[in-house]
Amino acid sequence: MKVKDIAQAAGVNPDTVRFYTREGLLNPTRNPDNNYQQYDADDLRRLRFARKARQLGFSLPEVRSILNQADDHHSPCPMVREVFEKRLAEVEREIAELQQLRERMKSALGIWREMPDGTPDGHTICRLIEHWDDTALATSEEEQAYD
Amino acid sequence: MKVKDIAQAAGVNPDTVRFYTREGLLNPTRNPDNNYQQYDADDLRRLRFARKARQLGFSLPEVRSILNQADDHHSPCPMVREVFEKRLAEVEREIAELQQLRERMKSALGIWREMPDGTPDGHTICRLIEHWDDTALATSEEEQAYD
DNA sequence: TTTGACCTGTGAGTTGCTCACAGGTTTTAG
DNA sequence: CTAAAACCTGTGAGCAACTCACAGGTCAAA
Repeated sequence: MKVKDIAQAAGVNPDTVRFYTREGLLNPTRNPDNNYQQYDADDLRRLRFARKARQLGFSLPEVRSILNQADDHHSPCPMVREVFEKRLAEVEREIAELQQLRERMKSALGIWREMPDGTPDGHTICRLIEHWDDTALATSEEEQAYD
Repeated sequence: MKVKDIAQAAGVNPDTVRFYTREGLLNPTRNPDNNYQQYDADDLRRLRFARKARQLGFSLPEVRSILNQADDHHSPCPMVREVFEKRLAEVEREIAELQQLRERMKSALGIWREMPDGTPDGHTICRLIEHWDDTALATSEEEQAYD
């Protein structure tokens, strides 16, 4: 299989295939005649796996180490499970955050709808956003520790 | 106010202040004595506004145009409302996607827990992920149109 | 045989910062 | 008063995970 073939088979951009190849997730062989990359069924499985893992929120380095461990005939599963559980917790947190955000946006829109189109106040910028109370959104990664 | 002052007042990294300044969101004046940037209360309001808008998912160019419209004494509200409504729809979609993801992850973990630690199968990589059914995750932005 | 569709590697663009660097300034401590 | 620490300046690079553009080589069909 050449680049376009495997890309099509996995439903990704050929450039992604090339990118994954130079990142070491795929190990194609070379056709010495024309210097083209040759991918096999195993590469395709790796690629599909990589895409699925990415959809689950694994980072490329994570995917690479899972794949490499599998190559060394170590089962990557305990490691995968660990990352997987970490990722699940993240997903839960993201959901909670987005739900809060949604509620706040909806109530803001509600208030908004009761106002004529271009009004709020004069020439200060929209107060709804300006007075947005963002304490609820301050999470560990946003916090900055300045004395 | 100097860079560090306004940064502290808004709870952001001084480099973010510099970045926003060169991106045209903030318009400080210059102290001709030492060439330092001087921010005033209005800059602080703009900065705070920008951060809140960013938390709501507005892009920097969006924030910039809201701010610039406000400077021209046009009320940016109709435009803001439009972007805001678009953003709310996105948030809803993100929530739905993440909730699906969570359910699938949880059920995968459930199956996983019934298996001994390093098992699935031999030396093929974890089948749970490998056989992950990703049709449910294919959304407009992921889809690739290959003939 | 020539066109068009593929292949190659490399380098840059995307977003929103963050950090590093090198040099100038101001504040503070001794 | 001076020297060190802590600030300021602009610019340029780095992050993630691709995507795209470029220049040149290769191969299939008309």
